[in-house]
Amino acid sequence: MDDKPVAARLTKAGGERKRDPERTAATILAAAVHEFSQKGYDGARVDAIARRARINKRMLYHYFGGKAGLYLAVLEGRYAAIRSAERLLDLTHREPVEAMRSLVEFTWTYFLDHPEFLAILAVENQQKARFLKQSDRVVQLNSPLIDALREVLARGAAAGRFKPGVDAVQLYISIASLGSFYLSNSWTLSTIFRRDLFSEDEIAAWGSHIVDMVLAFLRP
Amino acid sequence: MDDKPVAARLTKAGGERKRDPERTAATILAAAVHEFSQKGYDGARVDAIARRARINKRMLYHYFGGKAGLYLAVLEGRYAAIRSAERLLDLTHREPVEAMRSLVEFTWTYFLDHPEFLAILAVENQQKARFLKQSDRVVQLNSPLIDALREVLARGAAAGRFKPGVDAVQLYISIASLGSFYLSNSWTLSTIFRRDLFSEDEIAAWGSHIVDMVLAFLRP
Amino acid sequence: MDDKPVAARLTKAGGERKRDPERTAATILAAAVHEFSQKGYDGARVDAIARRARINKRMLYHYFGGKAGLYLAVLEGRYAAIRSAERLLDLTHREPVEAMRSLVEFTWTYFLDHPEFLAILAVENQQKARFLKQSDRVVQLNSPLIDALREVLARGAAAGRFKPGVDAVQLYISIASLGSFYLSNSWTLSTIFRRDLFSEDEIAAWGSHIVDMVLAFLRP
Amino acid sequence: MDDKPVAARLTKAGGERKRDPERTAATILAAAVHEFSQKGYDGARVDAIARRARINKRMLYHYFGGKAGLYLAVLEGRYAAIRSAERLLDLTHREPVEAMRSLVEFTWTYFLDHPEFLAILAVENQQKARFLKQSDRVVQLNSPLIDALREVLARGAAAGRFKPGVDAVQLYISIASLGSFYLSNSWTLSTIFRRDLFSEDEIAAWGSHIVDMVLAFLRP
DNA sequence: CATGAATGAGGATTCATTCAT
DNA sequence: AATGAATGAATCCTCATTCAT
Repeated sequence: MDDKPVAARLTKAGGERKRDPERTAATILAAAVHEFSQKGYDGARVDAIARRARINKRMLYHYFGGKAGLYLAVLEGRYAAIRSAERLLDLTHREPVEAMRSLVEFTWTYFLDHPEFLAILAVENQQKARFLKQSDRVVQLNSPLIDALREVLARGAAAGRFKPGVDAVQLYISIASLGSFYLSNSWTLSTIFRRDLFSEDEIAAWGSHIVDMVLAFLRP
Repeated sequence: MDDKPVAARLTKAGGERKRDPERTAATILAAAVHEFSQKGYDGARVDAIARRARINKRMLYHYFGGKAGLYLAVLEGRYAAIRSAERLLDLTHREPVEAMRSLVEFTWTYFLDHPEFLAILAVENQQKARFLKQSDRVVQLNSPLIDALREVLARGAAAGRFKPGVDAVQLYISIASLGSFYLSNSWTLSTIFRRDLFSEDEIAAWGSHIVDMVLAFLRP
Repeated sequence: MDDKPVAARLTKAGGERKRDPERTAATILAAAVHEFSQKGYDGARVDAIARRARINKRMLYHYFGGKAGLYLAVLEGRYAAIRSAERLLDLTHREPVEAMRSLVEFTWTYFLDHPEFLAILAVENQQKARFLKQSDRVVQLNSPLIDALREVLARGAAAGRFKPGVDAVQLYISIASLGSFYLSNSWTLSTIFRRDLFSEDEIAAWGSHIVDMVLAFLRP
Repeated sequence: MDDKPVAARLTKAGGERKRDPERTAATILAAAVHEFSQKGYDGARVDAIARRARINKRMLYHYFGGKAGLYLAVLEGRYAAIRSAERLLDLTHREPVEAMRSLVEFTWTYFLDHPEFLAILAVENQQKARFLKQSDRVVQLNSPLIDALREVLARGAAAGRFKPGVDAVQLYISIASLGSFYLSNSWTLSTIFRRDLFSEDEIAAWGSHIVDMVLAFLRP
């Protein structure tokens, strides 16, 4: 949604909003992100997306081919967005423990600020990644975080701050697990444990907890 | 579904299988567990459940009221099943570190053996627990694991094996996170990291990894 | 429902209520009168009748053959009941004007006290009397009121109290019209005219009004 | 349904009849009037309406929301139609007795010519006016006939042609009763009295009879 | 006589998609 | 490019009726 050049957005500001293909497509996509992340693939309604985007349903078919194409665009967009955010994180010039803490916090913060990303992930996994597999675009998007993680782990191990031989992918999955599961499953967890996991305090505490777990694990 | 006495099942085997309400209801429920965990709530088809259970669709409404009632029965059943399994785990008479290792392995193994449980959890969270909230039955089912965990943590801390002040619920969520996220998200993770997380080796490695993380975190 | 001999009812009082065919049939019939008069033929539910009668649905089919047979029994029963009530009215020994007034009041009172009769009539007419036509039983039930009316009209005309040449059937339909339409259509009429036609006062006033109209019409 | 300008209808005649929303909605409505007045609310079939209108069932939902919405549109339409017809009747400039006769004859004729109006009325009363109550549109449609009636009654009383103090609403209900009941109940009445009340002669006779009754009642 | 589980044929409604304008 | 009416295939659900016990 925000990937659009600022210039393009400005030229249209205020005035007519017709005949602006890019804008129309972006609006549809934004509406679709909302609908798919709230309702899942089967629960999402093409009509609801069109209504929310205030566009004619036909446009949706014009730009995205159909429900499946639109969903794929949403999926690819969410991955592109997180990769994009990850690229802004510069860890290679920082002290290993601090870098690691930053990395964990970045992930946690990103998940907190982009609930639709986790939602879409859940939707996609529920479908056994049938759309993701089709998407060359996403498969080719390498996560810069894994490389950064590998580098930080190596430096940390060399400096004697981290235990050696840690698998970067495994560690990344661990970090993601602790962040994602908490946020995705708070609905049932809060009910079962009769404890409001959405409260600010609980959320802040969980952030520290993830950092603690990761650093404890890395202790040499 | 399989909780029925073997004897009862045998008497019916092969021969007449009509007019057995309990059996009919159980068959429907089993088919529903399958359908809902594969397709989610909206994706699940009442017809598919009836077909799979080889019953007349009408019976589904007779026994469960409708799609929603059936889903609720599935949800409650899955929680009852895990609570039931948890009750078999006796940790109070074991050495703290060993008890903790058992607990983690039990959870991981349960998740591995009951993928439909994780699937239903994901479905329910996607719907913001709207069904779970209605279910007094589930809300009242206390997890025996939390109590066991609390007791083991206390004993471990007293014995100087664990650091003190660890929140049992937080620790339980951590254990669940590491197990659940891995299994629920392997589809996208395997694709993204081009690494088959479903392979036996990877799965076994992840099991040890969870134990490692938890024990490292508890180290005094 | 009350056509049953008192003796029969007494013998069963208090004790077992099973295996009493007559009673069962009467209970079903009473429930059916309620359901059909409230919901119409298509709106009536066989299940609702069985539930209300607290009998097994199978019994309903046993005694009445099905929904249609049950409805026919209801229809015949309601006609039998009004004919039965009409027979109690003795007009031949009374002064013509008084007799006429009694007859009108009887009709109005019967309609007031037996709303299910009017309801069933409406249901049957909505179906163009397709059931009534099949019923020899009802067709053969001559209304004693028409004969009484004819006799009273003749005496009244002879005595110079009524104008001559009045058609008894036409007059009967007029009396029925004024009573039935008011009661059957009060729902829409009250809404349209914003006037509560169900109030005691309005109902009493309408009773006098019918008498007035009929007597005015008969004035020589 | 037929309120559409003839011109418009002609231009479409024979040729293309697609993409004419108004026409489609009107066709659906006409089919619905037929179905609901023949079968009642519960007896009416959405499929039958769609088939009769030769439209896709989906359009019915598009334009009217569903069975209930369609029925409400039918109900409102029938009331609007009779009010519309009533407005054409000018009684204020005519001699009271003649005006009264006209009014009675108008009502009788309208009922004769629009059997669907009476049918819908019966359907709505069978449902205790549950739809009518929701309809502000109908409740606000005042019957011009009541006002006209009031005026004629006043002039007639002043001229000594009518007795004074007659309630206009009561008189209107009387006129409607005599007309409506006869037509709505001819099915059962004809059967019971073994007399063909649908014959032209009987119908004509009944029209005069209503006039007679009303005028006799009004005689000073 | 009595029970309630079982059935098949519909019933209303919704959906993604396409077509005419 | 944009609109919204139109479509056919499902989708959930209900009904009267029958069957096994």
